[in-house]
Amino acid sequence: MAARKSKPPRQRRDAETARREILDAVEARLRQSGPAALRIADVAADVGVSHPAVLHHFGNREELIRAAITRAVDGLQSQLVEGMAQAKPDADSTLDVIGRLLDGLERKGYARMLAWIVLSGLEPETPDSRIAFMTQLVHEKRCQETALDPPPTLQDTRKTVLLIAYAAFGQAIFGDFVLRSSGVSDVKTEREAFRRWLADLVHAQLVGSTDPT
Amino acid sequence: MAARKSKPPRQRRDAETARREILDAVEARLRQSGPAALRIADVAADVGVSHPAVLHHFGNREELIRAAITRAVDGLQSQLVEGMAQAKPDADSTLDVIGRLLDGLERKGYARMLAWIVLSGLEPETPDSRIAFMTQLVHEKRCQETALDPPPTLQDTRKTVLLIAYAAFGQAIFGDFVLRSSGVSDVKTEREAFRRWLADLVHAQLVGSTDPT
DNA sequence: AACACTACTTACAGGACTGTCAACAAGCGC
DNA sequence: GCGCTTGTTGACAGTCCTGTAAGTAGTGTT
Repeated sequence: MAARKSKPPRQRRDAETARREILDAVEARLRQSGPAALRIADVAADVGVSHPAVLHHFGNREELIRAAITRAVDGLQSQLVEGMAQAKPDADSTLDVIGRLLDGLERKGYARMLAWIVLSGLEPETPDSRIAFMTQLVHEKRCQETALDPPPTLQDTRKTVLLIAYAAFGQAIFGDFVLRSSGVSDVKTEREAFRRWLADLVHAQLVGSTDPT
Repeated sequence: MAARKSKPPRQRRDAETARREILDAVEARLRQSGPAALRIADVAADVGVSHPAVLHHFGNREELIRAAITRAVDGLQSQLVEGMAQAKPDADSTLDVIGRLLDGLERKGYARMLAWIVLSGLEPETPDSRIAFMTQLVHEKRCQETALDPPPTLQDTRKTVLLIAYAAFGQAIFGDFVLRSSGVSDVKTEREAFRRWLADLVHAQLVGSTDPT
């Protein structure tokens, strides 16, 4: 028998909500497969709308991707700044600061996302000074805590921060791959172990002592 | 006046040469923009043939990419193994070994290429033990040279090797981006400086002394 | 209730890309 | 020369994708 043509009621969001839900979907797909593989129809299906609805909110594909990237980069930035801001000058150690940097980069898949962005050459052309800012914060902490006789140079701190960032990215991107091909069984535990090991190493490098007990 | 239809002579390579030239072009494009953005027609244009010629040699797009990736991964492998093999047990120090690891990863854009591969989830499913092998080599060197009293564990060496790999990848992918946004003027020099700094740091970590003079 | 606004839909046009096919031509053995 | 093999080509078919146009349906305002 012929089914009655009873269409399901059409869902209607306000523009802001729609944009947010769409960007969420875009971000997830970007993280998974990168910008070049993004299909508007897929995103639309994720959200549960037709593909012209997506175009209605963002104009075209390029703008859609740009919007998602901008939001992600801003998110990472506040994630980082927020994490650092929590570091009370005298309550927290550099060890905490390092942990927070690593956390911020990996949370919400920011590292993987940023890897896609940079590889694709889509990073916002903002000549931002975020890294310089982070470095400055770490350096101040370091100078307070250090046991090194010639006071550490900012250049040295910069390299250390760079190393932390690289390691975080490396783990986020190659971590599973490398561990799998190393025959490690408990990947999650191993990730944590590496992180602690790195934090200790960097801490020793920064303030010159690895066991303060 | 109507131009005479004088076709340029058709160039004809043997299959092996054609495949190699095509794979060269694919590799370059892969390194630049990744697998998802690869267009057969572009590759064909690079080589100077029509796009069906490319398909003739590789069957389809997927096989083409697979072939390029396989060749690249094999190349990286021999690059690495070769570099390590040069390390005479008693002539070279861990410092040299570290340098060689970094070199091998960055040479020919292997790091960037591998980043695309891993991000795209296209790594060959070979349960290879390359990393374990590298780790073993480094560990042996380390045990010979170390000044640490409790002999270093293999686990610790493994983490160190991991860190080197991560840093190499990080620099290859994010290096320019990060340095640019740090306001560094001479990028090339800074890259070198970081590498030396990292080699020293890791060396100290591995054999327990940073200034053997 | 009528009206405006706009999120959303279906249908379609245009283009880009992959893969196929039949024919062409360059080298090689005879 | 003649024919065979095979690298190579132009033309084409089918599909996928982006973007447009016109109309539909929620939601709020008066």
